[in-house]
Amino acid sequence: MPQRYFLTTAIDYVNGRPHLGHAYEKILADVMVRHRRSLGDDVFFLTGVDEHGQKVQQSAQKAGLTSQAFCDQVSDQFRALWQRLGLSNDRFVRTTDPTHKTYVRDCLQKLHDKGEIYFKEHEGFYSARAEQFVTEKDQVDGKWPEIYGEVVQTKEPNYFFKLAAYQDWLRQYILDHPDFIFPAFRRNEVLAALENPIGDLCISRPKSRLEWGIPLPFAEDFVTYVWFDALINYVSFADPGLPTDRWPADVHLIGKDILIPAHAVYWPIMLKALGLELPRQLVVHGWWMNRGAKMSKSVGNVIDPEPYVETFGPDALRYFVMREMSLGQDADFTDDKFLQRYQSDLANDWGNLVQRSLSMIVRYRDGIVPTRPADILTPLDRDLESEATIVLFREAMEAKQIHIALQHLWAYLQQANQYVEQSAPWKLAKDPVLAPRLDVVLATLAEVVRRVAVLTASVLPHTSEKVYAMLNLPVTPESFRLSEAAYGSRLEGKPIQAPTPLFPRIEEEKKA
RNA sequence: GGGGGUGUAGCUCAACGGUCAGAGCAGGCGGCUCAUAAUCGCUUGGUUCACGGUUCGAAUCCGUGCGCCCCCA
Repeated sequence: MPQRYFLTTAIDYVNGRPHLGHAYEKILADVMVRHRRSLGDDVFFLTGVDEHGQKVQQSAQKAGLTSQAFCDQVSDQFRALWQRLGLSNDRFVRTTDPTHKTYVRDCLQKLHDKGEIYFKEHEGFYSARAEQFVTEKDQVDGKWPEIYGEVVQTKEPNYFFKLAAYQDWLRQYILDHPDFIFPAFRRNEVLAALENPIGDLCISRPKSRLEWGIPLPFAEDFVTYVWFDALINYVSFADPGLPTDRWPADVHLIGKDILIPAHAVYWPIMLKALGLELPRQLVVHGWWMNRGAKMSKSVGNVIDPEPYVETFGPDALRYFVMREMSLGQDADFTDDKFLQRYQSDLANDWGNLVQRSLSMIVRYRDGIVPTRPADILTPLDRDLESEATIVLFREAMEAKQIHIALQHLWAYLQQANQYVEQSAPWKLAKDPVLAPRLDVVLATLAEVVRRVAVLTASVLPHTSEKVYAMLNLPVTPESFRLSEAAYGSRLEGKPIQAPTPLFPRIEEEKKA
């Protein structure tokens, strides 16, 4: 009975080009869902873009485009990069999609009918940059912090969602569900935030000020607050009442910047008020630093993933961000570290193992994988059949310790490279009497290469497909099931292709 | 200002209060020639931020100070 697994990512605001932080989150999501697929689970992977709101409207005006045309353009940039990175998302949601817009309006009407929404004259300060109302409490030294940009005093009536009424319920829910927010220190931050009273949420903007949004069904001269609209993307096609029912999500993958209040306060309360189940877990990741400094548009140190993908290939970027970041923590991105991982881990340890193993099969056995009689195996050969790596890998993946999972795989790679040295096939090849021993070593290596291709497929999908092509094995949805990583004999007696380097050395001048 | 975290080799990080504080990478030496100048073996490198305390025994527990990070204000 396959287990259902529904994972969503944050939907990116289409106000600028995708950067490393966007890419990391989507790669992480892809690795998590590919792993679950490899366990045979019934997976659904949702990602997409957030397209409404004032900033998009302004950017579109600046670019001389209609809001929709601007969204189309930027959304395509995101989608193109995701495709290049090999994301296996089952759906790409756009908040300008008619289905989504209709569903949001239905939700609003439902909440309005239930009395969860009220109308009130509101006088206060509004930040266009943050797209929210702010109060004097948000000031620092009597001034508005930079993050709010220009703040103007406004007086206008708006619609409010009764958030505060659910505060006690929410706190209790989080206390009762220790795994709801991962990692645990983020959960503590949410609980701390709930110590103070939360206000109701202003969910409308008058059309006179902002047109680019979803009109309220019960007040067409207002559009919906962008966060309220955006959060609903997770369920707008997956509602239990729809044929495409997938709700609830098992994982909402988000960055630390949008945990409080959006995902840990607004969203659970919205769901509760709508009578929907809460997602099983919020998984909160950290940020990538550029040489130790926070990436920011104004500083101009935002890392563009494109050149790395261009020079080193999508799998190199996927590997780096998975290997170098401990999920939940921040991590540092530098060219040196990237080069290091590419050269040492990918090219030398893994790429070269494939290259040397398959080359020897071609050279010494005309490209036919020899047979490997069980009765003449040594402990050295047997050690490489071990399931221990699979178990350790799987445990680490389950604990969301992807960097640890990769360390286990690389320990196995090291063992394989040691095996080559200890067996010295090039010496065996010189003496015809030793031919049976050479057969065993080459057959073992072929199978080890295949096993590693299966185990690394979640992180390095393109590479695993290339390895399978070299081994003349077909790639099907079942090829990289974790169960396929067990030692077997399917390659024996079969021809393989002459290898080409998986991760070619990069010339100095080409370094990104 | 309140709360939380953290400080271990050049870098990234491990180490239930219990052998001599470990690993990967980088550095050094040597071997090998199947392989992408790859790989394999050996190896240099630490006042575990500082001071004090608890203990037979502290990187680990407690206190103080310093540094850095995060959340809140």
